[in-house]
This record gives sequence, C-alpha cells and structure tokens, in this order.
Amino acid sequence: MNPGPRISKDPEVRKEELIDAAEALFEEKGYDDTAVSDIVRKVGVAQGTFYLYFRSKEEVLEAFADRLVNEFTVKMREIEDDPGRNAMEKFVLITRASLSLTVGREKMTDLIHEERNAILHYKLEKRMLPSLINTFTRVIEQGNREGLFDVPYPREAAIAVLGISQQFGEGTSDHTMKSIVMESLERILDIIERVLGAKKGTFLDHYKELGR
Amino acid sequence: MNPGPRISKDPEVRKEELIDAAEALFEEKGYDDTAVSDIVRKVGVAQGTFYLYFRSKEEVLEAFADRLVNEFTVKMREIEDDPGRNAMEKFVLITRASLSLTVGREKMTDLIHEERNAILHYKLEKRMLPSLINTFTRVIEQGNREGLFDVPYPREAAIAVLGISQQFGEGTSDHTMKSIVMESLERILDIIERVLGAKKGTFLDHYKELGR
Amino acid sequence: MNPGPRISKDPEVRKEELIDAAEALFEEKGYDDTAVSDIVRKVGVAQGTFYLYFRSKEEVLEAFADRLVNEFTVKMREIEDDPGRNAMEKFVLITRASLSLTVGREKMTDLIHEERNAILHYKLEKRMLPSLINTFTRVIEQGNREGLFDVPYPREAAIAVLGISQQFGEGTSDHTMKSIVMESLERILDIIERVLGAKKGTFLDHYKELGR
Amino acid sequence: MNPGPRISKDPEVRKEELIDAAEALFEEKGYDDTAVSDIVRKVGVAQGTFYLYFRSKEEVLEAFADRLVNEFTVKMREIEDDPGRNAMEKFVLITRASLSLTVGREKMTDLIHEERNAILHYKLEKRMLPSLINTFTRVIEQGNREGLFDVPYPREAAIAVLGISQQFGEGTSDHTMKSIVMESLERILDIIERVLGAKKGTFLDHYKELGR
DNA sequence: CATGAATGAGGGTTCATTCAT
DNA sequence: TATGAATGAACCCTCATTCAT
Repeated sequence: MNPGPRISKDPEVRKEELIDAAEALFEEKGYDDTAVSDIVRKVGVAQGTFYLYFRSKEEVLEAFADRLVNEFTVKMREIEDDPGRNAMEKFVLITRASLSLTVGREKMTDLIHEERNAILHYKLEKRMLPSLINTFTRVIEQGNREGLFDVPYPREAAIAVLGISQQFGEGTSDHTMKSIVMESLERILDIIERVLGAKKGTFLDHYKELGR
Repeated sequence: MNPGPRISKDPEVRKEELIDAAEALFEEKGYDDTAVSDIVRKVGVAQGTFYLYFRSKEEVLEAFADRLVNEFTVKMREIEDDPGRNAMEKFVLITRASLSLTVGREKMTDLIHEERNAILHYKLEKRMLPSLINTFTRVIEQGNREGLFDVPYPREAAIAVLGISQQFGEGTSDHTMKSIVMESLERILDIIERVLGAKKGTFLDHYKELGR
Repeated sequence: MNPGPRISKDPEVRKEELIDAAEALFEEKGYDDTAVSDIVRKVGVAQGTFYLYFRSKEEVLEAFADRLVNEFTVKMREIEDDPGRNAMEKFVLITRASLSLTVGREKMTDLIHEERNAILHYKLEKRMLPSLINTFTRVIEQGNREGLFDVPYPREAAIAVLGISQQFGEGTSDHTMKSIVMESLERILDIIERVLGAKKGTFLDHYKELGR
Repeated sequence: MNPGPRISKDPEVRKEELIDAAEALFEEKGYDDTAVSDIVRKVGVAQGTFYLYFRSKEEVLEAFADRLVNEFTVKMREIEDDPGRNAMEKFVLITRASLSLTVGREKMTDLIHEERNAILHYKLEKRMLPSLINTFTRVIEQGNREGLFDVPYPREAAIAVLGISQQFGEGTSDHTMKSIVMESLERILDIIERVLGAKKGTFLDHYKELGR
C-alpha cells in the first residue's frame, strides 16, 4: 500500500546494477532459470522498474553480452596495439585471453560451457568473433611483415586458428581434461605453426616464456 | 473430434512416430516452442500416450538426438570403410557430410544453427564429435600410409581440421554467405593442406572432382 | 470476458477474500475437488494472483485452518476467562462450542465429518486440541476449587472428557442421529459426572438451564 | 506385442495377492500416492487385470479395510467369548488389542496415524467401531454381573471408554510419547475405573498382571 | 481370465509483462 | 522515475480407467 521509499538513481547506474545482478544470477542458475523477479529482488527494486530499463528479459541478456564483448574487445585492442611485442607474443597472449574469455570473470568460462547456457554462448560468440577475427588477422599480417609467419590469406588463417583453439578449448570445460590439454599443447602448436608457416618449435618457446 | 477407434501399435513403431513428429516440430518451431500437445496432435494420439514412451519432454529430444547421431555415425563408418577411395577422397566426403550434418535432412542445418536451438546443437555436437574425431583420425592415418598426408599427430590434426571446418561452417548458416564461402574455399583448402602436410592444390582437385 | 479494469487491493484484504472463497468451496465440494481455478473465479481474480498469496493450494487450506483455529481459540479463551460463570456452566458452554466447532459456521461440522475431508479434520484437530485441553484443564481446576468437581488429575480428565464428547459427537454427523443423541444425553452426562466427580444430575440441570 | 505368459490363478488367490500388494504400498506411500500401476507391478500382472477384480482403486482400499476389520472382529470375538477370563481381564485385553489395532501388523498403527492416510483411518474406524462397541458393551455387562463394575448404561459407557482410549492413543502415534503415556497410565485407569464404577486400583493390577 | 497400449480430462504452477497509483 | 499488485496464457505431467486383442 505505501509505496515504500522511492530511491531515484542515475539511470545509467541503475541499469548497471540490474545487469550486474543479472550476470550474477545467470552464472548461478543460468538464463532460463533466472526470473526477472530474482533480478529485481537482488537489486532491491520493484518488478516494474526492470521494465523501465529493459523492454524484456532477453534485453538484459543482450546488454550483459554487449558489456562483456566490449570489455573483451578492449582487451584485444590493447594487445593488438602493443608496440613492444612481436606477432608471436601477441598471438600467444590473444589465444590465452580468448580461451579464458573471462577477462577476470573466472566463473564465466564454466557459465558459457554449461549446456543450459548454450544461448548465451551463442550470443557471445556471434558478437566476439568479428573483433577477434580482425585482431588475429592484423597480428598475422604483422607476423608476415616481421618474417615470423608466412601466411598467404591472413583472414582465413585467423578464422582457422580460432576454430582450432575453440575445438581444443571445448573439451577444456571439464577441469579434469586441462592437464591432458597441456600435454598435447606441443602437438597443437605444431599444427598452428603449420597453418601460419612459422618455424617449428617457435611457438612453444614463446608459450613457455610467457609463463603461466 | 470424437475418440475414434483405439489403435494399438507396436511400441517401437509408436515411439518412432513420436520422434518423427517431434523432429518435424523442432525444425519448425524449435524445442522450447514445441509443446508436447503439439507432438501428440501431430501423431493423432492422446497426451498420455506420449508419456508411455518418454518420461519427459526432454527425453524425446534426447531420443531424437540419439537417432540422428546413430545415422550420422553409420554414414561416417561407411565412408571410412570404403575400400575404393583414398584418404583424400574420404576426407572430402566426410567434410561435406559433417558440414551438412544432415544426412538428407536438409532443414536440419538451419535447425541446428538457429539460436533458439542452441541446446540441441550442444547435445548433438557433444555426441557426434567423438565418432567424428575417430573417423577423421583413421582417415588421416590412411593418408599417411598412402603418402598423401604427412601428419605426425593424426588425432590432434583431426580435431584441428574439425575446428576449422566448424568455424568456417558456422558462418554458413546464413544462406547469403554461402557464395562467399565458396569463393574462399580455395583458401581454406590451402590451410587444410598445410595442416595435413598435403601437396598444395590437391584438395581442390578432389573437391571439384567429387562434384557437388 | 474482457479484462475489465485492474483492481488492486490491500494484500490483507485480497488474502482474506481468497481464504473466504476457498472456505466456501471446500464446504461445497471438499478440498480435493476444489480447483485453484474455482477459487480465483469466485474472487474474480486471475489465476496467478492466487500464487501471490499462497505458494500452493495446500497453503490456503493451512491458512483457512489457522484462521478457524484462531477464532476457536479466542472463543475458548472468552469462556474460560468469564468471571461470572462457575466451572460447570463453563464446561457446558465449552462442550457445546467444541461439539459444533463451528462458531457460527454451521456447515462446517458436516464439512469436517465428510470422509473426503478427513485431512482437514486431521489438520484442525491437531491444531485445536492443545488449546482445548488447556482450557478444559483450567476449568476443571476451577471446578475443583469451587467444590463442584473432585478430580485428582485435571489434565488427564480433560483429555478423557474430550475423547468422550468426540466419540459421541462423531455419530452426530448424520443429522438423523441427533435426536438419538439428545435422548442419551442424560446417560452421557452421567458418565461425565463420574469422571469429574460431580454430583449426579447436576450437569443435566445446567444443560437445560443454558438452553439451546 | 506378444501377450507374455498368461498365468491364470484361482480368482480368490489373485484377489488376495492384489490386496496384499496394495496393503504393503499403502503402508509405504499412503493411499493417494499409491498408483494402480504400482500395485499391478508388484504382483506382476497387467494393468487391466486389476479391473477384473476391483471396479476401482477405491475398491481395493475397501477390500483391504474389510479384511482388516474382519480379522479384528474375530480377535474381539475370541476375547469376548473366552470363558476363562473375567470382565476386567477381557477389558484389558481388548483395550490393548484395539489400541494397537494391528493384529500383528505393526506398521499399521503408524499407517493409520499419518496425516495422508486420514481417509483410511476414517474407513477403518467407521467399520470397526460397531463391533468394538458391541464387544465392550457385552464385557461391561459381564462385569456388572460379576460385581466388578457398576455401570447403569453399558452401551454409553462402552462408547465413552472407547473415546477415552482413542484420545489418549492418538498422541501415541509419536513413538517418543509412548513412555509418557505409560507414566500416566495410572491416571488414565483411575478415570476408567470411575466410568465403570470399579474399585480404585483394580485395573492397574490387571494391567500389570497381564504383563507386557 | 489376461494383456498392456491407449485414453484424456484435469490441475497445479510459473513468470514475463502490464498498469493503476 | 518508481511501485508492486495483478494478469493470464501456457505447459508439463499423472493416473485411474478402458478396450481391442
């Protein structure tokens, strides 16, 4: 009956809060199992308020995905534009970042790989891929110039490399398989060297060097 | 409207009918938007009958996926075991079959790639991948023996090639892009030749030869 | 048919309305045969509104039972605390009130005794008994002090008397038997007098006096 | 498709098997939660077979209740007709038997008292009560003749005593309370002695004497 | 007597979205 | 901008019972 205290906030802030809550809940229970009522409860706001900021439930998902993609794109750009690294180093860094996809959000990888979050996976992939491909392409071109790679079609090679890392990364959702992947890292890198026309063994050196 | 005579059938047959109907509806409207009531109406059977054969709605999806995977696996095996073809030919055939994933079910590709069917995609991929990897691996080994390929780690190469074709295939869901892909086929094959250590241009020849 | 204007009400009021409707329908058709859709239709409210106030159908039953028990408990307390009556008078009043259990809800007795409402019966009995026993116990103690009763173990006597009236009351569900019970009232009271150590015939006098 | 081996049995035997299975399941899960399919599965018989013996699910409940009542009635009759015992002894034996109501079926008491089995409770009570009252009445009359009791209205006294023991027994469903009840046994018996006009303490002696 | 596939009404519940305040 | 009560469509599933064989 009594409206309760009406707290107005900067719309941007409110919206961000809602996306934050949504993200946390999506991680916890998945998109489908997260109710709008869950989100507003977490923020401490009325049901209707949600619809002042998003036209539908799907729109938060969209907004969340956008945010994630933006962060990711920035990260990519930073690596790409780093003048102090050669193409091979950049390549390793990008691969690593894109494999985790998380940018500090460690749970995200699991989130993405859980079956019930397939849609989210799709949304993210569709949005991230273009910038990822672009970045990869440019790094490959840099590598060509540096004489490290020998790639006639950089764009296609970029796509191929992405496909390869994704395919190997897929199995990685199971934590148990991580060590196995590590074991076969050498073999995978051998393949990538072939694709990029790099000298055998050079990638592995860089991987080791860049630690972790 | 009125009951009509009660028609009993061999359970196997009934079950197949239900999966058939489910498949058609999943194609048409997606899994989530297909109601159990839709399925039974299509078969002309009572609602309860459905639950005689499946414990839940998800179980038909499972059954459908299994069926698809089985058919696919058989197809793979046939190609793999064909004594009249060399590794390169088999490779082309497998790629093509796995790209369409459909085995004659033309709409299936779309079905799988529509966002709302992401879960189905996941389910299928998870199930198909192992047999696909195995087949690819053995064909690569055959290629090694035939002197067509030069692959030190056949299994990893198989996975990589799968990743590559998947990545390129992904864009293919939009019909508009098909021609673009065709254009870049040559480039893609170049990459695959590198991965498999095949002579440049040999794949393209086989692709052309095996028509389309 | 068409929506009509949306009418918001004080939640307390809405909830009460729903319980009222539920009660009426439980009386009419029993708990099992009352659908949630019946209840909301009666109130003129949407199906979902019901679940704004009760988590499940059973919860209305619970709420209804609670309400009944509360009313009943208040009634008991009033009689118990009435300073103007002696123990015997109170005893008669309590017996009567507890026999009808209805507090003005005449159909309730039938409701409770119909076989299909056995669960309701159980729920009510379990909840009412404690306060009923307490009240009876205290009245018996008062009677002891007043020299009307001679009861060594008031609590046990209270329980016993309850058992007795319940057993006789049980048959009362059939209206046809009511006269028979009346006939044997004298005999029943004789027994109760024995239990309470009251003088023979005193109860009957009070029953007549307090009319009916 | 193939009918499976068709095992014919003496109808009486089959029916008994079905009631047995029903009883076990009712004990385990309650009447409502026991499906006809559960029963037939337990017996290893087809769904339709059930309906050759019972017109409905409720009819097994009925049949089961009847069987229980019959056994109980026989037990009562035996005690009642025992020429070697006086009324007080018989009284104790009957009370004990009726309290357990189980006739060797130990779980039955719990079964009856669980809320979800309220209906069964009702059915049994309704059926058992008459014979129980009759037996009690005749024993009381015997007691009158033997000079042990002094009861002007045996039938009413029988009903009263039943009510008393039922009320006390009700709490007994919780195993935890059993000891408490034992403690207050003396007090309860004091009340019963009053109702039956027996000499104070005589019941307790018989209870002790008849062991347990 | 027996089978077991088929029936189909029925009901509780969820939740994204709206709207009167 | 905010509230939160109200909406209502939609859906999955159970299970007692029937009936063609």
